[in-house]
Amino acid sequence: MDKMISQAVIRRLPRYYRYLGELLDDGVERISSNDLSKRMHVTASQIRQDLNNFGGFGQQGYGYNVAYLHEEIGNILGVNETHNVIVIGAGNLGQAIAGYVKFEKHGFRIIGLFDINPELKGKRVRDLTIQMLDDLPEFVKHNDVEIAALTLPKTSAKTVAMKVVNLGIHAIWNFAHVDLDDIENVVIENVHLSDSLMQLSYNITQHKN
Amino acid sequence: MDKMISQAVIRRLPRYYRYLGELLDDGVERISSNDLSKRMHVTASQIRQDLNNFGGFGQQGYGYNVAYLHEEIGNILGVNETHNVIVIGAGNLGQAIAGYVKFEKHGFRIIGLFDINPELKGKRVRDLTIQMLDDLPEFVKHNDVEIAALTLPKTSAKTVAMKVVNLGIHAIWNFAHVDLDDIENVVIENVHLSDSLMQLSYNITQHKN
DNA sequence: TAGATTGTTAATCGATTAACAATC
DNA sequence: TAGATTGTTAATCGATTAACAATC
Repeated sequence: MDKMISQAVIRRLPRYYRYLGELLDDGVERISSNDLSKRMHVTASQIRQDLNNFGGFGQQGYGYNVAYLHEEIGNILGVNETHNVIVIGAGNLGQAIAGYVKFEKHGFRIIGLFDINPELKGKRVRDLTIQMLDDLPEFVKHNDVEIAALTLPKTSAKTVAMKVVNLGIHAIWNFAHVDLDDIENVVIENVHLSDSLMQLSYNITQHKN
Repeated sequence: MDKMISQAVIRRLPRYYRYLGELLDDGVERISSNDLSKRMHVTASQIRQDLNNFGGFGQQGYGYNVAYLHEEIGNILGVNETHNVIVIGAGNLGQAIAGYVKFEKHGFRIIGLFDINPELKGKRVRDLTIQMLDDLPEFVKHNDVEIAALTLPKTSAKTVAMKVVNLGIHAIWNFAHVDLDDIENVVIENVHLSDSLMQLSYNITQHKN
């Protein structure tokens, strides 16, 4: 990789992508950093800086072509390719995530749902059948699994994560309330719902005073 | 409020809280910023700076008392008080969130589950009964609702959010894929799952190169 | 060509890290 | 008291914003 892009920039990319998608749906052909900045409540300067980390997508005197920029950011994010995802932990959250991601376009495809509870074995969740975690090695052999979403209790998360990585899955979407950052050779994205709720709680308290 | 605390600091507080909770469970009585820094993979300097935004919780030559610091951060985050939450949107995600939060301790209590789909009316989800959104005004009159979690499609999110705020609920935990930041007089915390997935996708691509 | 708007450099701002005096 | 470790100030680093020359 060339120069390292900061996570602050990367966190903003999906939001640009979303706004450009909406503009595209609205039939808007071109937009200037200034107009986009007004819609998104960020500075035009930041938009131009962010985009220029990846290349010059605009044109002086014209602005940015919406369709082109949308496409390019999609490429940067990798949402124009297919990503196969399995969900491990078939509780409420796991089932919800399995259903949710399926609804999203963006190339993410849920191809398996796993659990350790034998009672769930064979149960159908929409068009998926819950499989046992013991069958994962065999499954991985025959399917190209890129991402494992972990929607399981924090007690088992670490062990399962290591198992998953050993099987050759090098990306984890972690919903368990535990840090997995000491595992080698894996890209991790955390969704810590209770952290999010606590931040909300803090901001409520501040807002009152 | 005194001096404004940056969101960067606030985002780290729940993580401190979690680690201190684990230390507490393990029976650890005191910890220095240095030891904590090694566990958490952050600098000791940052820990001390972060904490000193809120007060001097440590003692020179001793470090921090785990139980005391845990309690204090809990107070700062507001998790030692009860927060009543309703969930609007009783789809898979809504039901999962309702169940998930119930499991968490930290004083968050789900007291209502709403939807607009008449077919869901009266359906039981664990110990909650799905109510119609039209009944929300009456519900709010009789219950002290602090937070509304929005787990509904982005098409209806904005309208529902404004309705909710007008009813006097000034905190929104937003799962809809839309920005609500132009609504007045409300504290918003976003959980944009598809953004999170795209960030993961980006980092996977980088990791490969 | 004149006007608009980018790409990019320079200036500012804020957050993180380092250092150390205060103090338990 | 001596050693340890905080609280806090100062130094550094990185991210954001401003400015403007390049150029469509």
